[in-house]
Amino acid sequence: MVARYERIADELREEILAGVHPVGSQLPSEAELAERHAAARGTVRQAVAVLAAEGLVGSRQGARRIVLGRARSQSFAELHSFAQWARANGYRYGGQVIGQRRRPASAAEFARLASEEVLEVLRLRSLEDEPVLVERTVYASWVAPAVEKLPADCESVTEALYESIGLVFAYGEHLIDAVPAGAQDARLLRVRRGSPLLRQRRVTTTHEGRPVESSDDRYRAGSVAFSIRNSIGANPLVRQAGDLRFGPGEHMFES
Amino acid sequence: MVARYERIADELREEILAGVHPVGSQLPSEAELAERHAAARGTVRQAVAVLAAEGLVGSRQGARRIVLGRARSQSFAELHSFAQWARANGYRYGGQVIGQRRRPASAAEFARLASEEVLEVLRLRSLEDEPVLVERTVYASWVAPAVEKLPADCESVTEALYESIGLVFAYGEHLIDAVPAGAQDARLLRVRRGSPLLRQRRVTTTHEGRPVESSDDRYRAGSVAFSIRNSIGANPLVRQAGDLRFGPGEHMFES
DNA sequence: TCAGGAAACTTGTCCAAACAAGCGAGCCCA
DNA sequence: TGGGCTCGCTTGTTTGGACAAGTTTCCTGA
Repeated sequence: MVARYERIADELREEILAGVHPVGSQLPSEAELAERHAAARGTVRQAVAVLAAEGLVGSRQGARRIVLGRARSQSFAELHSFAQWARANGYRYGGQVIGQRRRPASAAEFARLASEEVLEVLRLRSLEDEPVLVERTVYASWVAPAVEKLPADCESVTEALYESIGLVFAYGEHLIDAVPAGAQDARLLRVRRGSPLLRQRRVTTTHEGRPVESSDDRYRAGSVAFSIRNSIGANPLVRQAGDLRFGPGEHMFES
Repeated sequence: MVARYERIADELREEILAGVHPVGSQLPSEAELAERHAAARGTVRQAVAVLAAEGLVGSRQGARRIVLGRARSQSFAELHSFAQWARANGYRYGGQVIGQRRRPASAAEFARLASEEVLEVLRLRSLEDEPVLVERTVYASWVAPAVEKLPADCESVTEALYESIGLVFAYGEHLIDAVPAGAQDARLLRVRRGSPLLRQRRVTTTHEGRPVESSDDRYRAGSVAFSIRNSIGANPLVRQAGDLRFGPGEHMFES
């Protein structure tokens, strides 16, 4: 049973995508939407709040809501999982484990994962048969057995872990910056050493706030970009100076 | 007059920052918070929704809310304006206009800004007396006069435009990727040609959805990173393949 | 001792109502 | 014609209540 406000949000989203409400136009008023869907105004407000969070519509007190764009924001799952994102967008994709090993956690890793031993995995992922992403992931020890059971060419680690032990990634913090390709990066991605890579470092946790993994993902320049739609009053994107939280040279695989 | 839910959110945020609610611990229940602040449960829910949007707390139906982190999310203004962000974080910063000129808009620019003539400005910005950012901004013609009146070493364009013509940047779309430094980038940022830069392209609009500017900002690697906290159900960050929306070689200044 | 289940607790969804605050259009007057 | 003002519309804030759905705790029975 889907919530009522979600169905209203879905319907509005489809109308925006279909061009019923073009970019720049005004959305119907809350009162009108409430009447049309036979719902209370509060429920309609929840629905448009969803669209506002997706960056599709903006609002000002006193004036009708405006349509800001048509690009649909993907779910956290799609942001977190390369495979889910690629599939949702109709790309061919693949993955291959290059190496993995258990080792004691560094001090920084212990602080992030609350785990004394960790499993480190190096994966290479491809999009449209081109290598585009080098993934260096460190898993907390309590998920290590499940990760080790995965096949080397597992397409979606996220989904496999959900099916094997019911693990759901619920929260994440992501740090995005640019770095030069190291020797290993260059070899795997088939670019020159020192060429630009887009790096996404992240720590993800379960519903309960229990840390699962910490990862250093590097995309070949030009292959992937991150996009954020935001507005005054609601934006989760933050700029940070220099290198925080993650220490240098922490992974076994040279970079 | 600040809204009640905002004051409750502020108080909770301060308590989290002060360590009253450590990371990983449970927040008081909505009922308890409502009683403590003599407010209705709905108001308290709005307050914690603010914190959830900032990525500070997470929630699951049935269980108490958990504290996920302590890093405070900055405002859209701080994300958009280099100066506001730098000041809020206590950095020394500066800026200098390197060149500017009016010219006809390209087809892509016309589509983005709805303006036939544009003003293009090249700025170099520094952090802690080090050049860290090259900004190539294209303004719609209706703001061009105000921008041209600004001094060449204007520290905060955003604030200056607000004070001169009451302009407020309200919505924005941002695309983040990595690119190699061009000859001009390299000279201005004092790095080698081809070295990695973090690029942020954006289009911003006013409250009414009217496009104001489109910009290509390039940060020296290691100087700045972007950070996102997110959760299942609410995240505005999107991955995109390849180069969309922005065409190549659109700016007069070689890159 | 341990597994299962019931009960208490907590968050999620929805409703109805009221007032505040800001916007826009139309009207009036100079 | 142009500026200012009022009024209606629309979104923002807050309250109080009710039920649904999921989690945690604790107790009971095997």
